[in-house]
Amino acid sequence: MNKDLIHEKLAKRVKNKMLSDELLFDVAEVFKIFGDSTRVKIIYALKLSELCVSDLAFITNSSESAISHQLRILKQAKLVKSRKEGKVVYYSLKDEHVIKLFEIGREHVEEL
Amino acid sequence: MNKDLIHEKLAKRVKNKMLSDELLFDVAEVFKIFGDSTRVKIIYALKLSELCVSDLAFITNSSESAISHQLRILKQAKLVKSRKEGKVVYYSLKDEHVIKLFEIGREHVEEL
DNA sequence: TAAATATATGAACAATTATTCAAATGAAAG
DNA sequence: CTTTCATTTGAATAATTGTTCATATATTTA
Repeated sequence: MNKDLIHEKLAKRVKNKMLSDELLFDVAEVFKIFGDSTRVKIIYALKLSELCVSDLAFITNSSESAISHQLRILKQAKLVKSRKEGKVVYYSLKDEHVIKLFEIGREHVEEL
Repeated sequence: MNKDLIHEKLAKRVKNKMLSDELLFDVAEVFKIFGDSTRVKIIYALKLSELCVSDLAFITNSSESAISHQLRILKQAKLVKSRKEGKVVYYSLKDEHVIKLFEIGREHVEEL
């Protein structure tokens, strides 16, 4: 426990330059979406092709229910979009940004 | 539940092109680190300056214990490094990659 | 050596979350 | 219209995780 600030001027200066709690919270929220391996698998598969729920279940070795739950999360986060064709729902990535985020994460891992 | 694969050829082709489970798991692990607002705050603060634990506690409005726990996680993930000077431990970002990851996440949030 | 200080650590607790299972939709086909 | 099929949904469960609190460690100072 500290009685006083150790580097008062520096710490206050940095505190003033901080981004808003709200923005930093939102940034964390986006990363949280990518922070699950099932979702990462889905994202990478959709990077390769538009796919339906049962395709994704097969590709990721998960149940269709699990995939459907995760797809809902990805859709709410605006990372994927879907279109319906009869009984089948096709999912794809919303935009290039999703791929960019994935690739930067991948680079980081591969460079260690 | 599906008896058979709906798009057998496509699904098998995509499955063959998938990255290894291990790599995708590791990618998720990195994003998981960024998926907490306290850690994101720490990372952004350290982007501005090298700081000690109590500075970070002040800047992020958290307890020193909480910050210390999070710094351990960040250090294990090789996202931050530290140096000791007397009683004080100074933390800083490990490399530019950490900043890049943060910035891409920030861009994504700000573009919505 | 004892007191003070900065940080670290471990256990406990609460909260969040991913999966499973069972059941419900919604659409096509028989 | 009944059955089949693809997907969705909700509740339950198990596992993970961030914070707190108390205590420990390490370093400096009195």
